[in-house]
Amino acid sequence: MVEQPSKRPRRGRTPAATGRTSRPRQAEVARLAGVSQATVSLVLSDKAQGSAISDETRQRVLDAARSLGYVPDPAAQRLAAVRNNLLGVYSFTATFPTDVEHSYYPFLVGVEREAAARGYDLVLFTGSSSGGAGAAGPEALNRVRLADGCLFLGRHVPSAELKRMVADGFPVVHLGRREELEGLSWVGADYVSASSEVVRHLASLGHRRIVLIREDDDAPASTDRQQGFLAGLEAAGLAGGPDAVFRSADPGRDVTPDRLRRWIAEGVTAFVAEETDTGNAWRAVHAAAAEAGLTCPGDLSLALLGSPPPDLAGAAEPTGFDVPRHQLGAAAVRMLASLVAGETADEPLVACAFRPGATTGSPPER
Amino acid sequence: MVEQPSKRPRRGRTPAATGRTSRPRQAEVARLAGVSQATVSLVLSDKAQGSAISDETRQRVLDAARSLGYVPDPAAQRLAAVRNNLLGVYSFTATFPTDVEHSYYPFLVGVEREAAARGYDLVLFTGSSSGGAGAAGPEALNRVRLADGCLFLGRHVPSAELKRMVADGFPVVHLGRREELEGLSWVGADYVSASSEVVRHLASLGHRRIVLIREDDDAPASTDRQQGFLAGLEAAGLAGGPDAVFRSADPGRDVTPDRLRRWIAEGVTAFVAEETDTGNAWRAVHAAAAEAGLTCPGDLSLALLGSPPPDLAGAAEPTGFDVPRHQLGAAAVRMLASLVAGETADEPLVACAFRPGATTGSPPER
DNA sequence: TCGCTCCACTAATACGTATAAGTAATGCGC
DNA sequence: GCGCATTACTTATACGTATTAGTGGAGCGA
Repeated sequence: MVEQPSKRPRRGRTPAATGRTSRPRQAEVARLAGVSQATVSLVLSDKAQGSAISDETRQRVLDAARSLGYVPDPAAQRLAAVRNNLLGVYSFTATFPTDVEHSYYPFLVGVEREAAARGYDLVLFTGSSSGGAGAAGPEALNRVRLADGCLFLGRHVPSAELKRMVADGFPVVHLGRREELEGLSWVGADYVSASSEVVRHLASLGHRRIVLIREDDDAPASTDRQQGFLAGLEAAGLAGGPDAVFRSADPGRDVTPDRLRRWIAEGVTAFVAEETDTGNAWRAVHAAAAEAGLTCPGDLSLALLGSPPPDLAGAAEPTGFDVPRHQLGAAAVRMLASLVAGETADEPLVACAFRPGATTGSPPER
Repeated sequence: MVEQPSKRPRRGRTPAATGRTSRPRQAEVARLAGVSQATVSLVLSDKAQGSAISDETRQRVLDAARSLGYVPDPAAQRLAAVRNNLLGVYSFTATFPTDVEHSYYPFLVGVEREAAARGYDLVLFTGSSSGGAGAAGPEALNRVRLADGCLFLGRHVPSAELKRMVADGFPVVHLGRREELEGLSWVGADYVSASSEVVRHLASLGHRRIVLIREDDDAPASTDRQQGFLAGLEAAGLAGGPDAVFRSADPGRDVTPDRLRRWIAEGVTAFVAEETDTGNAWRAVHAAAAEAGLTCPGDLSLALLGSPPPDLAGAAEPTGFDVPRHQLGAAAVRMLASLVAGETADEPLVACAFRPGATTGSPPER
């Protein structure tokens, strides 16, 4: 057989590109093994599906591939197969998570672990890059199509773009409840049940009047907690109503020791704070109680719908629940993998674990 | 013209894939605009290069593209053109930088800013994923080929793989000096000059005996500083030799107040600590001086070859230099962009800025 | 020995884009 | 009115892999 003319100095435009040896492709492996490129693909993709490849040939191909150091081109794989075993993770914070490190990182741990377990590699995209040529517009988001599917983190994910990807059939999973977007898959923590359970716990300790302290934010995570809180009150036969929820844009300013004493005078014996990025609600009740000279499990009970902010991590463990961030990340990957495989998504809610903690007890005798 | 049979329900293997509308490609845009696919590509890639496309046609194509919401497929772009305006960033720490957050993040800020300015988007790869199917081997690194080129961060970058990519002509830049690998491009801080300058400063203040405290690590960043330190001594006509460098695996244990007093008794008036991930060298001298009851600019001078660790950021500003991390990140991107464009790399060293600080002064009178 | 099924492959084609090469149509000098 | 650019495109092909649809035997029953 005559040596093929190897007609491919086409890329030889730029000086550097000229010399590109370029690594071997399947065609080279095939030549070395004396088979066709298709056979190489079949052997390497290891589709046991009616393989119909003799062991001897298979071995020859594998040896050839190894000796040439063949590695597949992920771009070509994606193009040809719509699959390259890469999962994208899109975070809308600039570059790497830093401020939000404490809230995002645990998710990513779960994401990575589960992805690895399922044989996927991760590719991370970031949402900034606004200013460049390829940036800003729809194109910025578009690069996630390099992967088989993509996970989205963060609150500021543009609906329009997501909708578009969903419509295109590109597998997408949002980490966090996101129901307003028809057809979008998501996984989230079951804040409703968990919050409700915290209230049940308080009620079982004998508390009759409980107040929820929350920030002025309408994120699903906040409204879910409030809903669960109110449901818990109702289930325990306690009074709900507007008085049961204290909403403030700046709890640190509004939840004063005075305000606390007033509540207590009104018969409130337990306070429940939501967890947010800032941890302000919890910090505020915590500080107000200390400042008012009230001891925690004795004079009043406190519960936290989530985990304390880092600066309060050293204090007594709050009664409440733990958001299973690792599991959430893992669940998101599982769901994404299902979508990529063409299966339908399953249960999106992950349960939070109740944390007894040390900040609740029976209400004081009056 | 008869409607093309649209022969592409090939992907319809998996249930989900069956319904993939898939977004429009250039072919669709072309049909709508009444031109060929090639024309669409020419218009959209906007190669002013002898474009030879009438304004009217151009506009028709652009309108068609917009109305269909066309966005290019990055995988296809890379495959066809070896360019997709994506730059990869490979970090060898698991998922997102966390421990190393303080040392890596500033680099990334510069990287991202410069990339955006040059019209590149970033794709981030992480080095873990060990355990999955597509992981571990050469293939894990291989996915960076989705991008036009890749930046590598971290000390544990496998040489073999890097060598391979360099040999293949894949544009690669290592962030940090890396000379042992022939042909590998890198950018790094000029620790040698900067360290030398710190010594010159001390010498000009009158110090005659200066000791460098360093950790037991042979990273280029460490050896560079030592080299600059020694060069600085020599330039100032001061004694170098083994006594001038104190090397310890655990400075916190070995640099005691006693040891410090001994040095001073021997005539040493200034100490220079290297900066490392841990900041241990600086923390050790700092603590030892305080414990020995020595006041800093008065009884002895201290200098730091870099920035203090976060926990000491509040103390008096150390004399020394600032590693221009943003600029390093930006320089790395510039170099990578050059390589991608087929140009040759330019100056890899970035100067560090001398920081006068408040921890050095004239040596005490004896 | 014909027809049939397996077996072990190969040929052909598709994925979506970029680009070199080619081709009408027009303009222009002479 | 001919050659020759130039303009404005189109055609054809390549990128590297996956996959479907063959294809040429071998084996086997009748």
